[in-house]
Amino acid sequence: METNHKHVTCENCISRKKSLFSCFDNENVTDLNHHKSCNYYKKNQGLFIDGSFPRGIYCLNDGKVKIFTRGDGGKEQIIHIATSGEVIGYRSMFSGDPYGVSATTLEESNICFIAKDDFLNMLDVNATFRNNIMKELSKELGERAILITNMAQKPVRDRLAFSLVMLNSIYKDEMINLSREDLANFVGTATETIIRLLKEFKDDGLIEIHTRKIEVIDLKKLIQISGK
Amino acid sequence: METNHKHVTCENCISRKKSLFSCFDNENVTDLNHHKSCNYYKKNQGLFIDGSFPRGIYCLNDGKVKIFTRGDGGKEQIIHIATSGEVIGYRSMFSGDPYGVSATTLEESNICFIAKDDFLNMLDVNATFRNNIMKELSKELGERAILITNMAQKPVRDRLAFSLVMLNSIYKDEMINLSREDLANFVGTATETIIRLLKEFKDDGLIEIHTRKIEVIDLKKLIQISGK
DNA sequence: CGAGCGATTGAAAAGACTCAACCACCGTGG
DNA sequence: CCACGGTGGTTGAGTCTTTTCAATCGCTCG
Repeated sequence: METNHKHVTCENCISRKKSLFSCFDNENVTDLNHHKSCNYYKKNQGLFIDGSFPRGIYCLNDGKVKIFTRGDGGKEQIIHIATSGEVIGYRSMFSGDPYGVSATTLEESNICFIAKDDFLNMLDVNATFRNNIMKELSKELGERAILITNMAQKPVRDRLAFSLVMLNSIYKDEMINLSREDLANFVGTATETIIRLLKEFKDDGLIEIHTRKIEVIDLKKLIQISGK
Repeated sequence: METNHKHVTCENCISRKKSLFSCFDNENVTDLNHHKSCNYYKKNQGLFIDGSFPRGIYCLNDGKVKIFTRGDGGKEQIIHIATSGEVIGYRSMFSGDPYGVSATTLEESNICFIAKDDFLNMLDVNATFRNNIMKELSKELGERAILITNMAQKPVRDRLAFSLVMLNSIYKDEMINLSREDLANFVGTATETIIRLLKEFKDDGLIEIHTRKIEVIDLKKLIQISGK
């Protein structure tokens, strides 16, 4: 939690090993390190917003970032919550289009930046890296298909359970720490509904609520409710 | 409509020019033609199903194909409807995973098949082709983000309008021709709800209903209802 | 001509949303 | 150190959309 300003080198970066850059050899990593800059972000700070043009990619070394679109009324829909080791914003790098989503930190974070040209260059040169990227793109496509189905077919209660299961693995050893509003925007419902359902889950002994933080007690049951 | 058994060569294939293969030069196309087989599919015939392992990709020369997952109750959720020129099932080619979706024809179709190895080979050799694929993957990722948001935030009525607008461009000069059930599975609702809302739209002069087929009358108004 | 599937209708019930009010915590400034 | 203001969290009530279930209709195919 005590993150704060930190300067990371790619050579020592723990997050790198579980990232898209895991396939880089020593030489690649040194090169990568020369091309990246390292930045500290406060909580609720924007990385980029929908409609702007991408200038590079972001490597989340430490922290959490929400990726979201906005529906008609301006209501956020959180599509994904990124955590350590994830690379953010690389999709828009290929299309030439502006970002279709926005990214904002959920907590203080250390995030490295790699300029577009440098990134595309690495892609040209490194076939394994390319394959990793394509694999990742298609994996996310699959995840989004499931999400679409969930949103379309599952009632809010089930979606909340599903989201809690997902968040539980995103927050690993920590407790889930999201505002009710963000949680609502992740599940795709109203915050009042979230609050009521959380209470139900608490009464059923599935979770414990510590003011803002949520502790998962009965993961198995939650998975069962979430349906798959 | 009078499709039926047809043998297409890639050289003469009209669909090719608007497909992912549009960047192929003459030599590439000849090569492509040698590696593809051409098949006729009846209506409601499966191309592949969720969970099976991909053996190659499908080029939709003529016809329509629904791509769908199944929710918990087994209810289909149509993620996408492919039409002439679209390449189907190439995502699972990269991940090494089994298909995450199923594909079934909505009408009689002519579909070519290219084996996995041949496809991956083309990818290795042809950088422009590769870029096209990556661009396409990220484009679809963006579309799915919008779809997720729609499903999560828009009421059924708006989603139906949105779907009709989309279907109108998929069916181009023809009228929209889907069973009520397929339409419901596309919109993400019950078929009864679809029927009631279609009647509303008809009464409001937005569409005309010819038994099973739907004719769009007031596209502008539908777009307005669909919200974006 | 009959069977059967897809389309349609009606009525009742459930799930969510909205709106409005209230509470609780937290940091600020006096 | 305490009052103040504000944001985020919580609660209640009423409403509306959507679902569900059951029944009927109507077209198409054998």
